[in-house]
Amino acid sequence: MTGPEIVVDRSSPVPLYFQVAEQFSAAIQRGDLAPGDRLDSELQLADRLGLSRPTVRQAIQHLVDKGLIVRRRGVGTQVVRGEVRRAVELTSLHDDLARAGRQPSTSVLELATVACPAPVAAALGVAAGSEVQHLRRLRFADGEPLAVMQNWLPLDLVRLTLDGLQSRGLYAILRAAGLRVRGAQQRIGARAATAAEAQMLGERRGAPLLTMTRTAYDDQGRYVEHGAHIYRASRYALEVTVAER
Amino acid sequence: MTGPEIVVDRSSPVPLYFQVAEQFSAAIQRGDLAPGDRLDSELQLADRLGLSRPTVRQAIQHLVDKGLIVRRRGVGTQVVRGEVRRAVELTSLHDDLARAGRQPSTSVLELATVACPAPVAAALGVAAGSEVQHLRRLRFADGEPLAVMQNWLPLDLVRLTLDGLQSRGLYAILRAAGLRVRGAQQRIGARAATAAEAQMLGERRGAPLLTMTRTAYDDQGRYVEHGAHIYRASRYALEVTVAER
DNA sequence: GTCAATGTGTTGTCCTGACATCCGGCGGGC
DNA sequence: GCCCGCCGGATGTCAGGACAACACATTGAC
Repeated sequence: MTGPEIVVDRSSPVPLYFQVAEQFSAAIQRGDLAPGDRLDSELQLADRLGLSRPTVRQAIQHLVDKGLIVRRRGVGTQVVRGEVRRAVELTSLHDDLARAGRQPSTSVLELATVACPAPVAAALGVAAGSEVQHLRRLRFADGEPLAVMQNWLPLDLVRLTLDGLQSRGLYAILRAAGLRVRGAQQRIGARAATAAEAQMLGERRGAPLLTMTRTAYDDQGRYVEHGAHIYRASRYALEVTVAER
Repeated sequence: MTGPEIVVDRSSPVPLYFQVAEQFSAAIQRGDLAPGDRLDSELQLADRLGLSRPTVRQAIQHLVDKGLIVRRRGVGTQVVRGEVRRAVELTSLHDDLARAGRQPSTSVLELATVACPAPVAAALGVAAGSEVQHLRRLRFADGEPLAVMQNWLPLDLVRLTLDGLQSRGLYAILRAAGLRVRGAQQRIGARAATAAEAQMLGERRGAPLLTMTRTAYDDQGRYVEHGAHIYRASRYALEVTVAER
């Protein structure tokens, strides 16, 4: 067992552990490493790649976190059996659709500065009634309505514009503004569509909707965005992978 | 800023980094560390606790993964703002309810060895039509119906019994059998209840249901369980926290 | 007064080394 | 032939050091 050919470029600014992780990930997705295959031991890998064991371990840990491989003390490291599906991670719907080969488009229904409703204020950690940006969008995939998304954002972090929202996802805008979103708390549920919602989404009243509220924080621990979204359950599902350390 | 008092016990079999992480986690949950508070620097912590920097880093990384704190290079480490909610992680409904102070109970509707349906076989990585255990349970919280859960498990890993399933969650049984579940891929959606489902759950036909399918793998990368569950959307929602490394 | 350069402190990355713990196979004893 | 103990090999944990990259405050020049 020598595994796939992995080369590291020490002159690259990309961290070595990340280079290794990416190449293993690619090898798994390609099928060069089949489900159930054993990886070389950490010491062998370190020797073969000219890296230290901690660096190799960091790379492998990265793949464990992504749910691609599993480790067993005293035994070794194996590729997870079964097909691998990409996790949604922390991306916007826009990016998700683009990656799935579907054409995303957006109709901005509302973009205004409003007094923050109490439940949203609690989630964002701002005073109730203080001014925040409120955004409501109807999202399409391949021209078909898919979701109605509402977002509230503090005024002092980024100013949204209609133009930007037409062509890019919200998270791309946040990133471009220098905000680094690091995590989020999400609550996923379901409920029946109201008449107004049904009309917008092309469903019947009472049709099941998938609901998600999300509060995202950045690398300063600030809450940067709170969203309340509804998806057509007939056209959309969320995928989540969980991996323990 | 000296932070909460942390003591490590070197004679304990619990890893040092885990002891540190747990005590920080407790301090945050207790409120000793308020949202936005800065932690001591890694070097200060290492010095104060008598540990090396890698060990302290490992503890902090653990908390970052749980979404409790954020790090910023060149600046420091802060507690995430806003209230912290526990993530569901990789536990069964039984454990979730018990932790939330609600009384879980279970009615086993079916427990039998069956020929594996094709879609389930694909998820479990076994041959279609091969024999697997099939389990169908009606779950209650405080005596009220909450969910109908179906699971399929290979025959060779664990043999389920009626008695065990009445009192314990499926995952507790798997753990007791020596299986270490390490991760899962989940798909979360919604749909309308059929007449039969509605009757079991005490809902009306067409009522929105939250659906989740989950395929869980163990520390050998084997798929050990595939589940297809439906929850009353009026009584249940899933919480997920996402944290990037 | 404004802006750029510098300095300090922090996390990010990477290295070497060591021992602990666990698993599984091998071989010897029975 | 079966069982038990040993042992090799793997990951898990921990130490200590070094330099890089980055953010922010301070200082200096203009």
